[in-house]
Amino acid sequence: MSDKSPPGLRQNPHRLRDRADKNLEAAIGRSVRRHRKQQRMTVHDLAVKTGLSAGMLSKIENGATSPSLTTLQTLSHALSVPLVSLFEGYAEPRGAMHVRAGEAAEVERSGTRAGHQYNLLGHIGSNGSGVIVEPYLITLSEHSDVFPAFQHDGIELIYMLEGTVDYRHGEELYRLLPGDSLFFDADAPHGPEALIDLPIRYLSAICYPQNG
DNA sequence: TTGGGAGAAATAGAAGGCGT
DNA sequence: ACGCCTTCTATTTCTCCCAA
Repeated sequence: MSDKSPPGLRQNPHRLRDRADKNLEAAIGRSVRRHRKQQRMTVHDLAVKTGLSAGMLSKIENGATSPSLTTLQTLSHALSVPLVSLFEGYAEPRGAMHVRAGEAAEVERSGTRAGHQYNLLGHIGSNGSGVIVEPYLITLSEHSDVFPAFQHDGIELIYMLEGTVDYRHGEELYRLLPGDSLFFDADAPHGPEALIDLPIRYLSAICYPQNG
């Protein structure tokens, strides 16, 4: 097989799929076999019911092949289970980050004011959704500047943990108490305007488009 | 954007292996 | 020996690349 393409620039249809790629097939196979056994059916019984060959069913149950959508639909009908139930047990790896109390990274965000302590609670790259989420624990001390001036792309959620603050969003002013939340378009000027009861701590999750 | 060629993968059916 | 399942081989279908 000739390969004139620079590596990584073109899709290679001849690429052999590695073991990890077979997770989905294996999960489908286990699911089919479990449902078949539950209904006291043999491979032959299921083959008759679906119109598939017993050999094909064997490969499907052993994760040795990727059945077509039509085949999966046929199987779900024959087993009297929802199509999606054949995908039970398959989970793609998802990013997760555990930050213990007191271990959050202290960061500086452009535009933050004196006395505003930002602790980044975790960060994972975009998971393909095209959305970035930044969770912060924010602490305001008596020395904090208090005029609202933040303005950035995306949407922000604030959840009050401690203290009381008058928080401005655009033309509106909201008094936030512990347990209150504020969900708003971050494109409007926003920020704490009056520190009523110190110390003030709140969680802030900022969501914005990856390419925004 | 579309159609054709090439190759990979899915599928069917037969043969073989294994346990009881 | 029989039932159940897997493996092997041939055929069909699907996907990708590339030229027009």
